[in-house]
Amino acid sequence: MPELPEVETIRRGLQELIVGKIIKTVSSDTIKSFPNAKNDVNQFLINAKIKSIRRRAKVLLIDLSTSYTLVIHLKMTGQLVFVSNKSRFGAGHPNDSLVGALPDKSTRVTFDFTDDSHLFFNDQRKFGWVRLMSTVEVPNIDFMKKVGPEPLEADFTASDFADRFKRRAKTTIKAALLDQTVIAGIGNIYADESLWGAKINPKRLVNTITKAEFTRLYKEVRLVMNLSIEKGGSTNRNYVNAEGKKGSYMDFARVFRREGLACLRCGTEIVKLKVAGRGTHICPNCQR
DNA sequence: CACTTGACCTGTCCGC
DNA sequence: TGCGGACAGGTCAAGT
Repeated sequence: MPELPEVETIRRGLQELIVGKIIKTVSSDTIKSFPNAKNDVNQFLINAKIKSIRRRAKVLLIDLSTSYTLVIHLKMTGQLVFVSNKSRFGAGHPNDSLVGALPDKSTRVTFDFTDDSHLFFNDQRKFGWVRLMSTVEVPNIDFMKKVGPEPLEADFTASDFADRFKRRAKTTIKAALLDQTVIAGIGNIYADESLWGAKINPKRLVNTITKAEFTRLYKEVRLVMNLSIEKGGSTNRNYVNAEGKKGSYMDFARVFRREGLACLRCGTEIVKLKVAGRGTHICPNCQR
């Protein structure tokens, strides 16, 4: 899915685009995408005003005036695209757009606002979901209790970072980076990007990583994800922001999807392998 | 408990 | 211009 920088980019877009709007109707094409979208939740949705948009890890939280919250996970191919009352397209159409007229065949849930604008939850692979729950219950769900700290928070230090990995001592560093209970928000792109930056081989076991290496990795995770937020995220395939526009981090990627190209540090050819069941890109010379 | 693997879906790309 | 197989931003429930 969209990883932390992509979800954060969507959050910022929605903050500008839908806060203050009032929901008129909600519809969904499949029960899988919105499991509790039954008539009995309509009373908490219809006529609700959008209060605020939050993010925790890769999850978006849309708080409503009814003291209920829409909890949304985009997984691999989810999109949340706003369409104004003046257009059938995402607000950013046509520049840098991956979406055509909406709704389309991958639209799973549609939110119509009283001013005749819309928010579309599109999801080609149907892994993502929308759930409605009481706002006060959100911190009590399993995911919220288990998820690790936000890596970009100002008070999150290098030693906090290193400490989190003690729970996964005997797995590979790549698997541990992808584990949301260790650190929140890192996915396949930024795991590869930060391991390259820190010059660590993704197959190394956690208990062989030195303090100095953890410090380098901490800095790289923050550098790479902050840069990506600045660039509007990574459009590897489907990702678009709340206006339907692509992100440009892939133009700045140093190793991800660069197999066959020269390492930007040493010129060695970047290779692609499989680690923790995921496609993984490394410089075999820099990352031993 | 800690760790790994397959399943969930649809679409695209690559080799025959 | 077909057809099978591998693969794709992520988690989970099962296995060991």
